[in-house]
Amino acid sequence: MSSARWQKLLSREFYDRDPRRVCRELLGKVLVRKERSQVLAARIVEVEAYLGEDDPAAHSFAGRTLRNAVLFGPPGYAYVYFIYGNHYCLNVSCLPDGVAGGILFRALEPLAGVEKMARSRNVTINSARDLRKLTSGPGRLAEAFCITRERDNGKDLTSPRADLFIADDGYRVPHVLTTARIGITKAAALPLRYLIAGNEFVSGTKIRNLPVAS
DNA sequence: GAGGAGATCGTCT
DNA sequence: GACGATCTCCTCT
Repeated sequence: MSSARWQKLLSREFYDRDPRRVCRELLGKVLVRKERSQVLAARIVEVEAYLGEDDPAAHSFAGRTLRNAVLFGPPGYAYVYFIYGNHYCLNVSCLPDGVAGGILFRALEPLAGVEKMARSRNVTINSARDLRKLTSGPGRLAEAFCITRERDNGKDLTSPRADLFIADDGYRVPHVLTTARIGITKAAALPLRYLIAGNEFVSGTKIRNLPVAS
């Protein structure tokens, strides 16, 4: 598959807004990793909004530290953190420089470079279920895209020179669903998780994917 | 298929 | 020293 269709990058202004708004519009866009001759691409099907210093569940809630500095910086930059001793998670910063806010990537639908993703994840693809395991979950998608803090934290996702970026291929999302965020204990009831309704690559169980009142 | 527990280590207090 | 925006394996139903 040609990578020409993923050349239209999202601008810095796209991210310079409320994370809830950016979340809705980020669904359906394409995360792209370019390596020498290889292109990895996957559609964004599930994200979560973290609102900054007013959101108890956000890393930025306790204020700026060395670790979360990217969240307080300009919009459109990758914030990558390591968690549970095993996993990296990818976020993108939102809102203007000096105001904290970000979006966690929770699940993707693979479009190109599936074999490479499977090698990175150390899995073999024998069924649709195996394919789903590639990128459905924050830790899984980071591993599939070889995303690490050392390599990608602080990277400008709006730069044409970046090897990691987000593109718009014109895909229109049929229906967006909103649910509570996953894996957190503080402010857990807020409907800040956004997903493409009915998409097979969304993470979590059926119960988790039921909409909540907003 | 659902639920529970362990692994494992960076970050913050 | 405690905790965590997770994943996988194992057991039970």
